[in-house]
Amino acid sequence: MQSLESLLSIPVTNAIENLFGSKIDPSTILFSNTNPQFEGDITLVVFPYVKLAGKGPEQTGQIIGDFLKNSVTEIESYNVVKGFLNLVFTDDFWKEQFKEIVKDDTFGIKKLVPSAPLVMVEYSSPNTNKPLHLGHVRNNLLGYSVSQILKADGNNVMMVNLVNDRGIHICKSMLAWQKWGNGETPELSGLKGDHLVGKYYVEFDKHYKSQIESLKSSGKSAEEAEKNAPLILEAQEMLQKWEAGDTEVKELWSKMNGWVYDGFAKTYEKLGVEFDKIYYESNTYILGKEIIEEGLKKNVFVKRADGAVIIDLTAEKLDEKVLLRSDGTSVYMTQDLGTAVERHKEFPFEKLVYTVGNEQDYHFKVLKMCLEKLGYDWAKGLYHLSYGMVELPEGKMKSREGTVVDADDLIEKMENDALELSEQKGLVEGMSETEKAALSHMIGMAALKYFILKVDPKKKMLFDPKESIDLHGNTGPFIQYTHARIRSIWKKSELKEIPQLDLSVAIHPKEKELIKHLFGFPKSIADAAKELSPALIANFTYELAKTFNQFYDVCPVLKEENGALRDFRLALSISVARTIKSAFNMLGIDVPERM
RNA sequence: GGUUUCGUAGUUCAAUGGAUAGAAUAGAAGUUUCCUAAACUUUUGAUGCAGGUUCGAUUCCUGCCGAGACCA
Repeated sequence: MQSLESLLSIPVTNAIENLFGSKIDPSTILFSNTNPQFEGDITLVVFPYVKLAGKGPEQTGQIIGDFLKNSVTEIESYNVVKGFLNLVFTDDFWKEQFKEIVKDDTFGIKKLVPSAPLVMVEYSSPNTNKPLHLGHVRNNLLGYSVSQILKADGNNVMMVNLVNDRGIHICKSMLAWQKWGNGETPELSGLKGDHLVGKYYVEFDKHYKSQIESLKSSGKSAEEAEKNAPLILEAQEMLQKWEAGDTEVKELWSKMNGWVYDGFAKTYEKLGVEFDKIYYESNTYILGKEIIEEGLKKNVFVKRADGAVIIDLTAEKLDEKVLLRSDGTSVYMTQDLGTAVERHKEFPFEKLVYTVGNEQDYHFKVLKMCLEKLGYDWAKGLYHLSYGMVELPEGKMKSREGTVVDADDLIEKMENDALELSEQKGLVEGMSETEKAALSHMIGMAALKYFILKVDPKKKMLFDPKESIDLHGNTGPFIQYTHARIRSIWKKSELKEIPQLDLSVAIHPKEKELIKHLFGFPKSIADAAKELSPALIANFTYELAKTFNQFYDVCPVLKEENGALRDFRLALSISVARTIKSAFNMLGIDVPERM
């Protein structure tokens, strides 16, 4: 099956050549979707050919339309509005397309071939000093979804997580636990491991702040106080011990990180995300120094007078960027350079997608540029999936003000709200407790995931908890509901398999519209893969569900008396359900059989 | 201060340089003897300001106003 664009590109090229005597590059042909207020399945924008034709836009459109109607049998008619040539395809053409769609039970999804390009997607990448929050949720959902989309588009995808398990932040938690923990463990307190470690991070901060205050009241400046508070000095000492391989510190570190990983695993499971490989910064943070040497040798990097190694990007309208401190210690860029090179050696990827917030736009621009200048041509395959911050109705999340939305709390709340609403509707009667729990998890997560993924990743978004559990309109549960209704029809039909299609039935405009939507699925996937945007899949699915509901309102399915038409509509409905399911699968959202 | 991103109905989101700027929600009014009304139908309402490029600008360019991020 091919798109309308590719089906028309040769005929249009021929038309221009035959009618106006000039050869054009088929890739320059401009198609757009037909405005719904006019008749047509696709529209050719003819403005570019007006000069070649030496006629007005309207007339140019007429001439090309005439030529196309005569040379392409699938075209039924055309009409011209201003410079827009609207082309109408025959119902037979659409019915044939639909037949192909029905036959293919993995419609839209490309098969994974051995030669498929390797794409590595890094996402999640949490710090191990506190539990995940709403910002991480967006990251995880985006990373996972983009991976599924790239997979559906025929890539061999590898999902990776780079855990930031070392550094001053975890030492703070460790120190606080040592001092005030009284041997508390997740088992003893019943607290989830990541929350327990987070609790001591907060504890550290509390004591640290009071030390700063008392130093300030004894006459020290704010900066001095922050630098010289005994607690921070102790934490730094702990970090040095860690780097020196001190056994006791390393043991505590392993123990507490272990608690955190257990906690994260539960959250990941609830969110439905997973990884093919997990990297730990404790193993990778040393990497990169040899890349610095290499850069110096190639004169790509330079040593500044103070001894720091920098790259001068003023010619690229960026700054000088420090790559290695004057004391020879690493900065983030050092290890990111090393990690990228190391990864490409181990897994020669074609693309590497970093799912990281847009506050690091500059960092990734520089990272890519450094690698390119060093002569690694695979660096052109580095993409920063840069997403905007999640804000709350009352503003940004601030840990100091306690407005951080915890991921586990949020998930639980979504599940509870979903259960409550389902019970109100009386739609869970006769279900076992396990079934109810599974269904409310499915619905709650659909609400949350769809709410987040429908927004263009690049843009910042507002998360309103009240609106997120909404079941009406452009929401995940609305689409799930559409799926459940179709499955219910199917169950009542008591058929075992999709009936044979009789293509001689006359179809309703809404049926044609539905077929056209289904037909657009592969293109939506390709667009979403190219843009790294789950929002495009969300949009597609919403439009599909909405169109189905409109169809269902005006076209009887099981009650249709004409058997051939009934079968056709059943096949159409079941194809919609199947497509909703596979589109939602790409968003990491499950769909129920009933709700 | 330098760099950068963003300003679209009351609100939350759409719109590869294309046609009369779409949805959802909130507001108003309807649809159920009928396959799940978490549905469907009708209706009110928006491109920050000022220029420029173009046959055509929410989109590209310049300036201003406003918000965020990054770099010190």
